[in-house]
Amino acid sequence: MLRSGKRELIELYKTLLKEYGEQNWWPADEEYHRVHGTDPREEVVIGAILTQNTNWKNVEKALENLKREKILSFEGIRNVSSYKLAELIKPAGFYRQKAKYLKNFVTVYPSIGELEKTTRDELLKVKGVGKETADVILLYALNRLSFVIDAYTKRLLFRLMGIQGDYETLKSFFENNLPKDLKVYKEFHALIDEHCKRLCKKKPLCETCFLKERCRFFNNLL
DNA sequence: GCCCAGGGCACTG
DNA sequence: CAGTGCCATGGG
Repeated sequence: MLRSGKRELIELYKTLLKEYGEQNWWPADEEYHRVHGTDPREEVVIGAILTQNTNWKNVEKALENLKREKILSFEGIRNVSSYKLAELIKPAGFYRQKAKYLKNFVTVYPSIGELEKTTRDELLKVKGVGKETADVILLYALNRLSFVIDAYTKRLLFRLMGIQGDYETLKSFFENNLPKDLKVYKEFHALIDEHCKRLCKKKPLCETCFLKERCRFFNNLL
């Protein structure tokens, strides 16, 4: 079990929120779904699979292609051929693999209604849905209190606080030390990613970082 | 040309 | 259970 870090974690959240503002993840095109009578939560799920190890900008191109074809929904994915789907999502990379994952997902879960009844364990059985994707779906599409861990989160937690661990360990660390608040879960994950994209990159920009005074990495404590 | 990005799976030791 | 190879595009 990791040491308690309630105050430290909350302070980090507040600092990031003040610095970067609300991120409002996960983005969905509400207008598109209003016009086409589809559910924006299905776009969240589709985006979650498309963004696996991929730049969000590339995912946006793929989502635009799906919108152009009016198939940005579970039903739309189900009714398009695997070949055409793969071509449409090509900008997101790993496109043949992701086309299979999407096709499989909408077979297991015909609609958001079916998905609402699922559990984390059930999601993890679906081929193409690992821990992070499952937690993204649970948190951002289904509004469940399930904290998302990704490569950025692992990197920031290690550099800043010297905390290491596998996925479930880090997930528990956040969930045990944060208030059970959907907004906090959603924003905190998004803010961590934003911070790592801007400053805490693989080659970190420590000199310009507003967290350096409290960072173990910067202070050579790792 | 190189490196990286909002991972996951299959296989190996 | 840790390590490795593979999947692939687009931007810096």
